[in-house]
Order: sequence, then C-alpha cells, then structure tokens
Amino acid sequence: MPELPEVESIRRVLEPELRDLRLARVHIARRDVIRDPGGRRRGPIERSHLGVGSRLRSVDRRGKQLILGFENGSSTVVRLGMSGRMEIPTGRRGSVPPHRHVIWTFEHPDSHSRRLWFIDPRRFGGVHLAVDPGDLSDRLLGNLGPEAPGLRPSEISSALRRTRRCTKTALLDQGVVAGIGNIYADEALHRAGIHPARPACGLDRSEVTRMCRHIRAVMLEAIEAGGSTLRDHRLPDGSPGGYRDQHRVYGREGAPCPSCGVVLEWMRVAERSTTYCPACQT
DNA sequence: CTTGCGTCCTGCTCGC
DNA sequence: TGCGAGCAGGACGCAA
Repeated sequence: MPELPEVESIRRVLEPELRDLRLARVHIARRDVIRDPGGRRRGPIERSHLGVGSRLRSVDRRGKQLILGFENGSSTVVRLGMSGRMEIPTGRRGSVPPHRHVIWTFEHPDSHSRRLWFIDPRRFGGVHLAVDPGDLSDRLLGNLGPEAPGLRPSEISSALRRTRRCTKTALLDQGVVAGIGNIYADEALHRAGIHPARPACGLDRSEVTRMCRHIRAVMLEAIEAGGSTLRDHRLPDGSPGGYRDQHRVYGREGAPCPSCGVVLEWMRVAERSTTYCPACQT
C-alpha cells in the first residue's frame, strides 16, 4: 500500500535512471488504467499527451502521486493505489509479471533502451495524463493539502478545527494533508499520544504541534528506510522497503505497546483498520 | 456544505 | 486437502 514514503522511495530510484532520456514509445496493455475522469480531453489518447518523442525532464512526487514531466509540457501522473508498483526490468531474462498494464520505453544514448513498467494487480491505481502544466496543477494536483514530510501546524490547524471527524480520518484526507495513508496515520498518532478517534476539532494547539512533529519524523524515517513492504511494495529494482521493522503499532494488535507494554487494541475508524495503544493515546 | 458509505479489484489467509 | 468466505484499502461518486 504505497503511501508517500513508498512513492518517494520509488521516485528516488527512477529519477537518476530515467531523467533526460527520450521516450520512444508507450505500450498500454490495459486501456482502462488510463484514467482521466473529468479531464479536458476525451477520446483517443494522443502520443503527445503521453510524452512520446519528448525527453523526460523530471520525476516528481506530490503526496502519493508520481509525476513524470516531459519536455513538451505534458505530464504523466501515476497513482499506485493499493497494489501498484513501478519496475525497471533488468536484462533479458526474468519472467513477465502478470498485471503489467503500461510499458514505457526510453531511448538510452549508449546502451540498450530502458523500460519502465506499471504493474497493478488490484487496479486501484491508474495513470492520468495532463496535457500541460496548468492541466496538471488544476485538475490532478489542485485538491491536495500540504506535504506531510514538512507539515507545519499553521498549515492544518484551521482545517482540523473546523471538522468533527475523527483525527485519523482527517489525516487520511488528502486535501487536509497529502501523503498519509493507513500505516503512517496509525504510527504518527501513536507517537503523538493522540487517540485516532478523537474529534479533530478537539485537539488543542500543543497537540496539533506535537502531531505535526511526529508526522514529519515518521515520514522522514520511513523514506530513509525505503518505505514499508507488507506484501506489494517494491522499489523499481525489486528490493523491499525496510520500514516495516520499525512499525510500533500498525499490524501489531494484541502485542505489547513498545512505549508502555499495554496490549495494543484494534478498532475501525473511517472503515479503516486501526491499531492504537489504549494507555498512551488519549 | 459536511460527512459517511458503497464500489472498485485480486490475492492471500483462515476456518471448516 | 480443498474450497469458499472474508479481508485488505485509496479515491471517488453519491446520498443524506
């Protein structure tokens, strides 16, 4: 389940591998993974919208979205959803994985061409095409809140104050803060000592400050470790992320709290499985 | 407007 | 041992 740390880890591998290469072709094995609901354009996909013939100028990330920026002004936004991953296949052997929906082929000046695969068994993810920077910022990135790794209290305090939703639900809302998913919401709230079901509007200033500090810390540590591999997440070379070993609560219900030793409890918040410490989190 | 719930989808785990 | 039910959940559409 790629959240911001997983996407950022993937981005860091892709950027030096692919930047400045010319995109020779794109093969779309499954048409319906190209999603542009409400997009400016309908109908057939044009080569220029895919960046074909253009150089890849940037590999960026905003929240959980991976953004390939091409010289012609178009951008390809990849959302990994639940089970999506990006792979740069190495060499000629190795079997073709199932659910390989999109193949980008880049020309390499002095070696064989380099390919990039989008693989997504559950297809909660998808690929969005922005025709120009305005299209990208308005339609695809326009509703995202501030980035989680640099989150300041002033950036979310008003959003939290005006909602009665559970604090965890608010953190999962990408418009409130971009990049947090189920794993890191549980981890950050545990470290901050805040109960996931606390109404967001009931947090006081010091709690919001503390929560932001722990969100930043969890994000940076997880990025450093290459993200959390539970089952699906892999870096583009196939290696797993190592942050799972540092999870304090996620997936550990019934085990002792690493801070106080009390048995961690499980509950459902916003239809999401949630693990927390009934003693540390109030 | 805010909020919550159903839907999408496949693969893995668990219980009988 | 085999099989089916249940579960995992990010984003979005829709309804109250």
